[in-house]
Amino acid sequence: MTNPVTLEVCIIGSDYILEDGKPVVRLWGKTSKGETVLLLDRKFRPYFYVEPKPGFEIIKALPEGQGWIVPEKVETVEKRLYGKPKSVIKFVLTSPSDVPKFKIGIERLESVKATYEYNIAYYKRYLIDKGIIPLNWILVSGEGQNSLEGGLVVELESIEHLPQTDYPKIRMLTFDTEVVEKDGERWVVVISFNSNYGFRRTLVLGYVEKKNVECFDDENSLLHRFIGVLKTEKFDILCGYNTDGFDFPLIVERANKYNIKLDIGFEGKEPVFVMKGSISSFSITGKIHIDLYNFVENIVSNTLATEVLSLDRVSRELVGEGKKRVEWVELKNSWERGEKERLVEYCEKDAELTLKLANVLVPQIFELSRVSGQIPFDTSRMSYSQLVEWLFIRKSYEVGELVPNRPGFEEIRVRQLTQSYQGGYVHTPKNGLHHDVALFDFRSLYPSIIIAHNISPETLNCGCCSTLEDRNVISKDKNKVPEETYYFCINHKGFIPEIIEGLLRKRTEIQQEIKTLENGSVKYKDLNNRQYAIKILANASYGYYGYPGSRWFSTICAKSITAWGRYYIKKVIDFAERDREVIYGDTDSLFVKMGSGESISFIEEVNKTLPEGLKLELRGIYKSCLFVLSKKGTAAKKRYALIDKEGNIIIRGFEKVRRDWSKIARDAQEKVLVSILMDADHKAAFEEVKNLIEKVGQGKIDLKDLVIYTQLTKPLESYEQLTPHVMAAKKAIAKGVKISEGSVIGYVITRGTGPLSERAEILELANNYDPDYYINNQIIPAALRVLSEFGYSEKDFIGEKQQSLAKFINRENKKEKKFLQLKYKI
DNA sequence: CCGCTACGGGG
DNA sequence: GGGTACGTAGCGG
Repeated sequence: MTNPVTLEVCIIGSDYILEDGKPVVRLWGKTSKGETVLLLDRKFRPYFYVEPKPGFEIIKALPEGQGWIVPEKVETVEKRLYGKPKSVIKFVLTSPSDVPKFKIGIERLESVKATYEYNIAYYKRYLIDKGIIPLNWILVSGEGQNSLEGGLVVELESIEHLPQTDYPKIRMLTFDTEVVEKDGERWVVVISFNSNYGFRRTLVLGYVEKKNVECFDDENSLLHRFIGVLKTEKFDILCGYNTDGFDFPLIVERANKYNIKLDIGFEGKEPVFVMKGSISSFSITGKIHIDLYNFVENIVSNTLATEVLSLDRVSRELVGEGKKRVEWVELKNSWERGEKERLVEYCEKDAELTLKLANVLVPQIFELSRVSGQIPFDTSRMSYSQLVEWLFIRKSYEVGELVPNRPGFEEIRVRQLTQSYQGGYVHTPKNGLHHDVALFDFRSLYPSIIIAHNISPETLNCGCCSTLEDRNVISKDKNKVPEETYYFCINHKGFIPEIIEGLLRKRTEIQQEIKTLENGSVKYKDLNNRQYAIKILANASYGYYGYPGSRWFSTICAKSITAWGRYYIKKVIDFAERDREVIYGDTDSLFVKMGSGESISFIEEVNKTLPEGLKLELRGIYKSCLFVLSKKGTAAKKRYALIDKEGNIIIRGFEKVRRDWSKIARDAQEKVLVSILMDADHKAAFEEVKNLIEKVGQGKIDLKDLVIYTQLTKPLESYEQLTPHVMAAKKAIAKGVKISEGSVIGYVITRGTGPLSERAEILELANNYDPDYYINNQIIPAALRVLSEFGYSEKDFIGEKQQSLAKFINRENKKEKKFLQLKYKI
């Protein structure tokens, strides 16, 4: 039974299926009441363009009888490429998979010069051509009917775009998985769910009495229940942290072991891993699976103070709350002792934190979906360059431009090898510690330059301005790139400046509206996310010119932008240096020694000297800041730490703290930074490290603070290099410990005279540690990353005697290597 | 100094 | 629609 229906729908997802060889576009949407709707469109067909060689007639179809494809329609259309008119032939085909086949076939014809837009995914093509923007509202009419799964299914007849910008009610489910290694296998032992609609549940392998906890005797039934929850819960979005990379691959592996069907998609469809760039993404039909880690890594990390992108650190920064500080070894031990509550609690906390993080990040993903025009599943996994690319592709369709092709592998290589141009200007930092420093930066420097100087591939050295040159040299000079001979058109606005200008204009409008709203209200947050999404895309478009994989690649555009950028920042630095000390400057920002009182008038004076659209802004006033020069000396690396008047510390550019450093070394480095910034005294920091070294020397350190974690990435036998973690694993196995492929080995370097690998023991088998190794190879290098700035070196930490001893041992180690090679290889 | 191997997130 | 991630560092040889 079908009925004519008309309803308002917000689109949140899209895909297609084949029915009798013909594609059916599916749009997954929500109504304003929060109901789920599935819209079907059977009328849309895939297509691509062919440009014939001049004077050649293109055949209308490929020869039959060779298994080739007959198009549904062939027509000549007038498009433009980089602004220049171009006649192309549009081939409309039946199935999306016909496009690549037909393209390869027709490219073999002598009459074909080029092909275009052959690799735009069918469902994306549909959204672009219909002007449908995810998370925006449309008024749809068609024939509706209720599906077996409860939602309304509508055969689309017409679409109208609606202006409202609010969100529908989205039911968000988050989960987290805990795994324990036993008998060389990884077992799923706890799974916890949380949601924004009241559902909370934790599944445990074993018995735990607690609210919302369900207990299972075996992993098989736990996994069955996990699938049951995903099938019965009516959620729209499923969120996790590193679920593409960890939870789902693991759950699939375990489900396969028990032959459990993961029929959690629409109509029982099993999920698949699809490649999105370099990300293998877990895709569930009819649902949006978002892995927040992908989004954090690709997009959010840029603006975070933390260098470590763990759920703990990221949520500390974004939601003001982190995990309970606990060592994994302890959790594992209590689990094995049968005290299951601790791991359950830990897992529940993770699912809860993931939800809190999702509440902050999913609206940002939604807004980026609106700007890029891509569905949230894809948007959440895109890099900056991909977001920009889709924005440009959408705009191309709107203005009748052909989308330039992706470069091939060879072309990318050539671009990588040949492209080299000067980047932003770096004003060499005055290293060391400084007090009372103001940080200024340009508001959207590169986007503003693109607009102000009309930088676009088709406006470069345009014909219209070169004829103008003869009559009006000054006009041309006005838009000549500093220190270059290029210039950009001043008569016609370029394709890309046009897009960026639209973005910045929209952003300014939103910011005006935000000013009228109450700080922290729902509307305020939404608009703030919107202006932020716009800013992200505007800022990323410069990089897209210089990205070797870009469809709109232009080294000249990229280097013209940086040339103007250097010109303006130098101008500001010169201005500041007339009567002040500039401590550091990089691309679009500068640190100047001054108090908060002076900063306002400084900005006013500077901005008077800048052209329209370019503005310097005050970012903050800092009590102290620490600059560290890189070892390489001349190249001033962007490594610094700041502390503001409230005592908040921002650390930038120091190496990511990795698990292949022991906890004691990681802690030492952080302590040094904090100590210097807080007390403004490097001596205190130095003494602290010295005390720590003494403690290590006395053997007073708990072994678990000394563990270094390294993963086995292949079968043990196939390692040619006998690295410490490989050796530790081999020895452990020889003693009967089960270690599976892919597991992370936590080892300690124990006392002795042989090489490291000889003395590495897994934590469980280690009963002492080598103080010299931890002092010389862990704590000192970590601390010196900072302290070398203040003139400290290795000598300051250890006496001459110990140094020579260390050197002696090192020599001895080298002698023993050959012996060891023989011993273990054969 | 080069080449191999690993890091990231998750547990 | 699909390709190779990527940029950096420690340590062995």
